[in-house]
Order: sequence, then structure tokens, then C-alpha cells
Amino acid sequence: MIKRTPDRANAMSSNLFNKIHEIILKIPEGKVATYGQVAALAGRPRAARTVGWALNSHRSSELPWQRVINANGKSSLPLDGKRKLQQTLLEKEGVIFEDGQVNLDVFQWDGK
DNA sequence: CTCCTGACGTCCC
DNA sequence: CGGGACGCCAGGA
Repeated sequence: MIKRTPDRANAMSSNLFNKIHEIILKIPEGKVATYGQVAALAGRPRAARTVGWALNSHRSSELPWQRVINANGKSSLPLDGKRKLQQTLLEKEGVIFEDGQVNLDVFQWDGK
């Protein structure tokens, strides 16, 4: 008899977070993605905030949070210091900041 | 179970 | 163009 393992969700408590993490890791160097974009790829186009929550909650050093910015092409980081750090890291990757903001038309990740 | 908060996004004024 | 308010999703108290 096939036991219907109702604990399917038990396998991964937070599928969403895992997905977000995976997507962010997929962002190529020299490119950036917006919270909304990551959320959309994760399957929750309206969960842009959740993406930010995931990063803030996890803040894994292995996670290139630097490549995740808001739809304005800028950092949503409230801390100016961290914001500067992000800009510096991205510039080192080849992302050009124009007046403190990135040209998404050029550096936004295609998602592929 | 209800209320509050948060690395966002979009509309309105 | 700048500032304010609402909506969405998930977690913690």
C-alpha cells in the first residue's frame, strides 16, 4: 500500500527560502537581480519582501546578497555603510553604478 | 490565534 | 520628481 506521505512539506520546511537561495546563487557575476525578479523566479511574484526577509534572516556569507537590489536599481539597505559595500563589490564584478544607481536595462539578470 | 515588523513594489497626491 | 499609503508573504512574540 502506498502511504500518502502527507509530510511532503515536511521534507523542506521552507521551500520558498531554499528556492530564493538557489536563484540568488544562480545570478551570474557582473549582473544583478531585483527582489521582485527573484521572488517571481521563486514562484511568488508578490513576495519581494519575503526575498529581503530571507536575505536579512539568513545573511549567509556564501550568499551573494550584493547582487540583489530593488526595482530602482539601488540598494535598499538602510545602512549607508553596507550600501557602499554592496556598490563596491558590484563595481568589482563589473557592474557600473551611475549616480549611485545601476542601469537595470544593462545589468539586470535575464534569469537564464 | 492575533498583531507587528521587514534588504519591496506600485499607485496616488 | 518627492513623499506617503496600501498590498503581499513569511516569521516571531
